[in-house]
Amino acid sequence: MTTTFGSFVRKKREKLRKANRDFSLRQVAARIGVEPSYLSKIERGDHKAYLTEEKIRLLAGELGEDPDVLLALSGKVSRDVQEIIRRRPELFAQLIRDLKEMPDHAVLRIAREVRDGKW
Amino acid sequence: MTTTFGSFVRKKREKLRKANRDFSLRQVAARIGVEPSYLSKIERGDHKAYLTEEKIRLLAGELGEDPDVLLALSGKVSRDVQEIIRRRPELFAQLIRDLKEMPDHAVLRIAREVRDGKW
DNA sequence: CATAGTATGTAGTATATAGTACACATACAG
DNA sequence: CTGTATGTGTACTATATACTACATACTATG
Repeated sequence: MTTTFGSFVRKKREKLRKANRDFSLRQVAARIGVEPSYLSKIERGDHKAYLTEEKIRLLAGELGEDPDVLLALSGKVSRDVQEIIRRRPELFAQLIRDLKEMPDHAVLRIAREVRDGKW
Repeated sequence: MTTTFGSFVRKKREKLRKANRDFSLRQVAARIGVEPSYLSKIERGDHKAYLTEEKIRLLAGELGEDPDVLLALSGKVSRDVQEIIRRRPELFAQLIRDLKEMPDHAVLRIAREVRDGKW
């Protein structure tokens, strides 16, 4: 059940490959700009193999997955989100800690009301 | 006006030193567990000198500053906050982006209502 | 003025991060 | 059975991160 970055990518890529021959490891590696051997290592979960945020974003685009989810599986938080927190650290760090235990629907409700300009 | 991590730390440390001799660079360095030459580099803004999150937290304790603020000045976001985001990336990444332009008081209001159990 | 304390400059180190290069074995298609 | 595509193993590399060690120079005080 422990979905890792590698296993997640491999699963999704192999699924896409059934419908489209262009999703071989080699071709996907070429499109995101890494050597096939390196993507192979990553999909197999080699502990010394990581992708940069840029390549993870390209990979997410290829696989039709949410970049934030792939970044999270890779142990990262999007640069732009980090930047927002760093500009007002007391404010955001504390808010996020306060939201830690909130159920999804409560967090979603806040997000929706923020977007609706209720604040 | 561009407050850097180094200048911020130096300023605060020198202020504390006027009241208490124990805030020399050497002594503070010893208390947080780095060599004085290294803390010197950091205070002078050497681009190759960084502290780990742990040492930044110790330094914040010494200086009586908010660890999240020092981490932010050092270009970092607290591990525990990153962890919270990584557990529910779609939810939190999007919420934070939505809050990007919100004025402080609006974000504070949300935080307060969350703490008061209004959600 | 001696010396203790202070900051700094230079050089070197270990580990993590983010890869390339290329050989190899197998499968698959014409 | 020939050539091409596929995934993988091994070795190597460059840069960033996070420091230590030590020599040097200033400066403040008893």
